[in-house]
Amino acid sequence: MLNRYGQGMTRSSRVRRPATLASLAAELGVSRTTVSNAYNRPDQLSVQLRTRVLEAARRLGYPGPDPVARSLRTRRARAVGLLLTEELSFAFRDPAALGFLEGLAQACESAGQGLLLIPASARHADMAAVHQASVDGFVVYSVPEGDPHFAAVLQRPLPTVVADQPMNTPGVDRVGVDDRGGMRALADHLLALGHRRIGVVCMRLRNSRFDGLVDIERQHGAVFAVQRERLAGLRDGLAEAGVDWADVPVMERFEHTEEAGASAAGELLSHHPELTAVVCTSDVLALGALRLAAERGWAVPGDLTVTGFDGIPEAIRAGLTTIRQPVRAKGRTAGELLLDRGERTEPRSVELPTELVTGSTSGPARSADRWFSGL
Amino acid sequence: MLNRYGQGMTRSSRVRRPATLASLAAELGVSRTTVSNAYNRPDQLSVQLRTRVLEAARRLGYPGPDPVARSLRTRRARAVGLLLTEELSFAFRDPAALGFLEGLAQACESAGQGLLLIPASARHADMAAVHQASVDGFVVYSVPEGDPHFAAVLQRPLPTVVADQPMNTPGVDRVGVDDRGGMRALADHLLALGHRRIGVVCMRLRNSRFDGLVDIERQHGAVFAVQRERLAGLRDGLAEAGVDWADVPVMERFEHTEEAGASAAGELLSHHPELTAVVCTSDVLALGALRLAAERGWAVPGDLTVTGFDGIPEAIRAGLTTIRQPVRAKGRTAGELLLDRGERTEPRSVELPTELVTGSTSGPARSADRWFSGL
DNA sequence: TTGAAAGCGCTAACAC
DNA sequence: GTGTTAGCGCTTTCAA
Repeated sequence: MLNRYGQGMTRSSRVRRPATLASLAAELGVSRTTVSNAYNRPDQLSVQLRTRVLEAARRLGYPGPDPVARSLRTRRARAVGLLLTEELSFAFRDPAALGFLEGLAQACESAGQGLLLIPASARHADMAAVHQASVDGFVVYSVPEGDPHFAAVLQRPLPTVVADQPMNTPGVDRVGVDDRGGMRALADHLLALGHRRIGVVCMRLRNSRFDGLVDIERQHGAVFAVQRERLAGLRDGLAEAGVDWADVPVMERFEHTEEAGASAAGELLSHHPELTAVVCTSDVLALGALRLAAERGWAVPGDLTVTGFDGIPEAIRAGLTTIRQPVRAKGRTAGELLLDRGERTEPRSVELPTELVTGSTSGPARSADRWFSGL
Repeated sequence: MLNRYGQGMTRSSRVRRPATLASLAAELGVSRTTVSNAYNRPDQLSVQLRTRVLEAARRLGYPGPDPVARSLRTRRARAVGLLLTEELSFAFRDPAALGFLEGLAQACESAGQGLLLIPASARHADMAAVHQASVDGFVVYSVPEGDPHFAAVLQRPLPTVVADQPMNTPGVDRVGVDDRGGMRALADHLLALGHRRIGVVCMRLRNSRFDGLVDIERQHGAVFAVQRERLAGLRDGLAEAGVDWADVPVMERFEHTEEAGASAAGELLSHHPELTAVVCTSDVLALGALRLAAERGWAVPGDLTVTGFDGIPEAIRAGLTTIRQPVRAKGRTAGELLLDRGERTEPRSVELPTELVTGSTSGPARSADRWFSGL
């Protein structure tokens, strides 16, 4: 069977470029400029000549200017690189990351730019993917301080935008949300409901696997700035009511899943049966805590108040009391920061607001004499 | 503040490449080969020379070999292009597409390849993004027959893998699932439960917006092969029990959302109150149908049986009777087909199995004299 | 409206 | 272990 190049080559065997701009020009007896113009500047040559060129291209199986060669010449790749700290596939399972991706993809699409997902899991100690990425700039989504892939990104002489974390990279644009203010508002909400014995379930604070109670030192040593901020917001809020942060137990989980949230809440309450509220630093963890409560037969919020952070659809649907952050807008802003930079030379930093969503999982603290051991 | 190049340039102003391999070689008084080797073939030069090169690179702010230039030279971009027919952001909202993406991303990651999402919504009548994509091959996910972006992909002299649809592109690899067999199994299930008066809610059959009852002609003219196959599977299954396909009303929806599913089911049942089962060609639509039933106070499966297709997590959680397809495996297979092709020259086609998941939304048909008008 | 010349920055034979 | 040579395929002044 003859293929579209009339060479009897099956599609799947097409590997070599069948023709180049130069060979086409030679064939037609015109200059390379003319062929190039036929594709890139139609107004620069007569209609007839252009059709002649395009026709010959079709006949010879010339697929149009090679994008890589063009990129080399024009110094633009028409693509944005996205660096995620987790495995690529993880991003497609985390609802908050998904919202971000959606917004970023939207921005790229409007600008006619591709979005290159860069394989850079922690396991690949391999920066090659970052070095090899043919892009015009990078968006770095929520990576820990000291991340080597991020360092590799910074080597590249390309504009870069950080989303969420790390927080203070000199000279780099950033978009984030008011994590601290959100948690503070949540603290006020809980205090108003009478809660004083509050425990926390938080996400991973360091790269090394750890699951358990976190002391102050480890909190300060956290390389995930967002977690630090959320804890700090809660701390500040509680401090105003005289609740000492040293008395607030914090349970860390390395994995970010509902199962992890459930196990964390369970462990937390077994150590601290006096708690009346469990504050989770993400909705996914909070949904796990809710599941645990359901399994144990605890009434929420009667026996226990549970809160989250993010405002992912599942959580809103479940009636979780949480802090909503505008994840799509964050993604879109990241894209715009990168693509609409004009001649700007000063780095920009955008902080989006967060908002307390009062659901049905927070209520008045139960009386001080009822502990979980007695439930 | 001095930046890493020691030139007092702020990061965000970095636009020009500060140095090239050639300039570094000149500076060091060595050949370009040597510098190139320092990066790409460490074993080809002495350790000292290599460190000298790398150190000079750091000092001069040489960010390493330019990826575009390297790609031009090596003829490999180390990236896979993904073409989706919908807007990019849509892919992050459709659960089945997400599963596919996850599997594909996994395959790319294992191979150290980037995944380039190509902006090619139907609105962009613009094939530029396809022409410009610097990739080593394409994965085309579920596009309609005659899609112009797909045609543009086929122009490119690169290996291509189609996922799901279109179904018979000569010479192109494909991975799909047994849509027809799945629907057939579902038909058997419904027939065994005594259903004979069955209606269908299906996804878009053509590119132009249409919402309403579909006649046979339109069914045959569908440009979405997957929908055609699913309808055909149901038709074949019902035929064995003597149910005439001409008597099976089919309601089409352009949008693929729960709302669309709800409205479709509502319209279908208002026209055909005799139906005892509504078969949806996707879980998203089926979840909408379930929602409608809940709103109207219809018992499922007592008053009405509802089924879906895909086996997305939400649906499984909701107890939907559906056909599960292995979306992640499909994505992974697409990636492998593209990346592990070796010297293969014959196109390959992989069909993954589907499986009936009997949930709690299908039950015995209610008696023939109870119509929906009488509920 | 068209063409000639000059690279974009790099890698890979091959020779030394 | 290191250098020379020859492009990869294209765009873009600039001149005709």
